[in-house]
Amino acid sequence: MTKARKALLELLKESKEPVSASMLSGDPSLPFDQATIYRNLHYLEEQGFAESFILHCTEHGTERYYSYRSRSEGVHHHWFHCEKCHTFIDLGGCAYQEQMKDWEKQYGFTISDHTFFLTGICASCKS
Amino acid sequence: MTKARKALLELLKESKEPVSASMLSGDPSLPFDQATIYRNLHYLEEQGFAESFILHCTEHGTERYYSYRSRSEGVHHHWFHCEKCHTFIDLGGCAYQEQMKDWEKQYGFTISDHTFFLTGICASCKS
DNA sequence: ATATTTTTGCAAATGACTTGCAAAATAATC
DNA sequence: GATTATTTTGCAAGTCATTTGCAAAAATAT
Repeated sequence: MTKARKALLELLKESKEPVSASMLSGDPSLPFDQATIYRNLHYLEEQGFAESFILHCTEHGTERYYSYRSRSEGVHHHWFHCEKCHTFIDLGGCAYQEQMKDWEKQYGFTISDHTFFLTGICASCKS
Repeated sequence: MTKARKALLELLKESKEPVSASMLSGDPSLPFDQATIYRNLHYLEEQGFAESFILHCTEHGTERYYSYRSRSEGVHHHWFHCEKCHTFIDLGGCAYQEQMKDWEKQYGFTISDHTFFLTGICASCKS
């Protein structure tokens, strides 16, 4: 583990919400080149320490968001994203494992990954 | 409706799978500039004639995929994407409407959109 | 038919992400 | 612990999907 990787992983662990490379790149605790950030996000995901999804929001454009993945807890989380305040709300662990097994049987394919998230306006932005 | 829009909508209607701007741009029945393709895909989606999602696949990179949306049938479809042959398999209409209403109640947010798709290897690519 | 508004093509710009390469940091070996 | 071999980093330039300004062309309104 290099300094950059440790720092990145630490930050992902602490973060309550998925974060994008541009957010990480601007963080003072990560004084690394953007190439290093990108390369190590790939590395961490590849090693199973992180997971990601691509989300487009009007204000911030299209970016990949990363979050920490505990290697013991097998199930990842799904998120709601507020298009107004750009906050992510944790919807809890994925509850579609059964459904996906069913689909695999029904269609004969093998699922390697799935993407699911919601977008809209959060409670506080509505008022 | 301009020629470009008619042609685009026609192609989306006929297509059995979601298509990306680059695929459309290469189609001989759409002799239009890429800017026109992009602008009209936005237009069609805005008007409710099409819907889209962003998907990343190793071979083709990150692209937005569009499909026709019948304005009467309220429910959109979800897809499985084969990373080997780049085929999309229709999983049928979205069955998460209930679940989302529940989440809206539980968290107080208002969902304006949701993204769901699977990736993996299809049956024929496995053999 | 003519004036007004919208759309198109072209070319250049944007922005997230990637890559080549030499220097710096880690890890492996003696 | 010093030395060599391997991996990672910073920098700068490159990719690639998508967007945008602008003048000409097409569609719509009068």
